[in-house]
Amino acid sequence: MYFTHTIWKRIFHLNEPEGIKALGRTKKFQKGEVLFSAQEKAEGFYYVESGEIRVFKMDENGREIEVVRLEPGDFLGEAIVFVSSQFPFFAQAVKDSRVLFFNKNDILRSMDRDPLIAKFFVRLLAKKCVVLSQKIESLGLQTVRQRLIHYLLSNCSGEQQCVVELTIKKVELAKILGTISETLSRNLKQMQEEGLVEVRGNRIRVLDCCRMRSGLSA
Amino acid sequence: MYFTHTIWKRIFHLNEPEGIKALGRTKKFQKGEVLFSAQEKAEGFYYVESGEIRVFKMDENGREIEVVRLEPGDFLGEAIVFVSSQFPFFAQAVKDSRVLFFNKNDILRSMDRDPLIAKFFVRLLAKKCVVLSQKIESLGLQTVRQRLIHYLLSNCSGEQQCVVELTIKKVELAKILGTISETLSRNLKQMQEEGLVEVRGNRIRVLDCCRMRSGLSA
DNA sequence: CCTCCAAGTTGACTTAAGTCAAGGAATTCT
DNA sequence: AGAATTCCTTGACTTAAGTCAACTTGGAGG
Repeated sequence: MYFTHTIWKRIFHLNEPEGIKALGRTKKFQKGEVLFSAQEKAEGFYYVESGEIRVFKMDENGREIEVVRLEPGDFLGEAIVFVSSQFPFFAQAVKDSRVLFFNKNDILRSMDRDPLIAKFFVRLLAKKCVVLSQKIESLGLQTVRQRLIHYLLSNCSGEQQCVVELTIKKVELAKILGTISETLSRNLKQMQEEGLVEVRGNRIRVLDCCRMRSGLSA
Repeated sequence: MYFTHTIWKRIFHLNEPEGIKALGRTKKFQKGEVLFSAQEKAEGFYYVESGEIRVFKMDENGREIEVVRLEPGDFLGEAIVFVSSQFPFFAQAVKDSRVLFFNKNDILRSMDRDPLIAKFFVRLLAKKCVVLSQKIESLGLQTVRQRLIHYLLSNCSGEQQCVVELTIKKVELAKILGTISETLSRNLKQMQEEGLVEVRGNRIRVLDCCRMRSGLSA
């Protein structure tokens, strides 16, 4: 789900009121175990401490459609729990995982007790909104090329040159960009031929941020 | 921005703690007036009471790119204000408009005073997250046809038949679906030929929800 | 060092969907 | 009612991008 991970973690650590984690109850799930199913009563939300969680939906034919994969530092269901009484998806441990479970009513009571806790969640959800909006903005761009440029530039600190180091497989990046690996490959190749980037394995060097930026509107 | 409007309003009215509106200061903007510009210090957020507000960004060449249009009942900047100190976009009144302005620090102090206020914003932001996620889910569907089906079904209450009455122009619907009016037109026509829907002006009658639902995965 | 497997790339082909341009409805205005 | 504007539809064309299939590359492990 975009580069939400680092941001989530940062919020959680920088702004974490003492004791937020203490509100959660540790649960362990073995590889393959299901945390919850769709339609199940949403009694609370989760925070992944270790392992990996797969979130997916199921279509008419019972085929599973993966929504997102969660890693340590990610929250799960932290928005839906305040809105709906049911989960709209399934969650299953891909690896042996340790999570914190936060009971919705306990958290709401804690908010009454301590405004810092309420404000923590206001910030958490606000940040999530912003990240989701950025993702929508990116998906709204027409071409894969534009979305790729958008992605590279958002991971690009420098003004002129910079290097984006992919921590994920290209198939995953393709999914993030709403496309498939072949198309990503072709786009990267073309941008390389145009002298915009230099690709070597997982390392993408952006040669001219300005020229690339202008490719967003064109 | 999808069918967020009705949902926003519903939250605001059903769960509104007494006095939330009282925290805001009424401001009036004449047609064409700018509420704030990008990069401007985000001191608070807005709630539209009447009129219409255009939110847009500006690209390299100074061309304006519309992000969303806000109507009475919509919030503006309610997420970004808790995350960043600057607005990433411009806001301008399209018609004479009356808005409530909520100062960020005042609101944060109010949250300390009254947990109901904090919880109101937790729910508001949580709902926004859910709506944004639904939009991402929809945009993630590959074809315009799938996104159109998704849209129709989410506005479709009944099991078998139902009528979706468009309150917006088809150009707007096209934008929501991430396409253009021509493509929307062609898709509607084809679905009509297939006997899936019956289109008469703004009224789209879905003839067979089940059969249509199966078009989502195929 | 070689084998094997997954990840990535490339090519040929097909299709969805955007662009441009023209023609029809449907509203609104006088 | 007629004119004018805006909204919608349709056609012809072009291009982006998905599919399928083959091939290359690069590690991990024997």
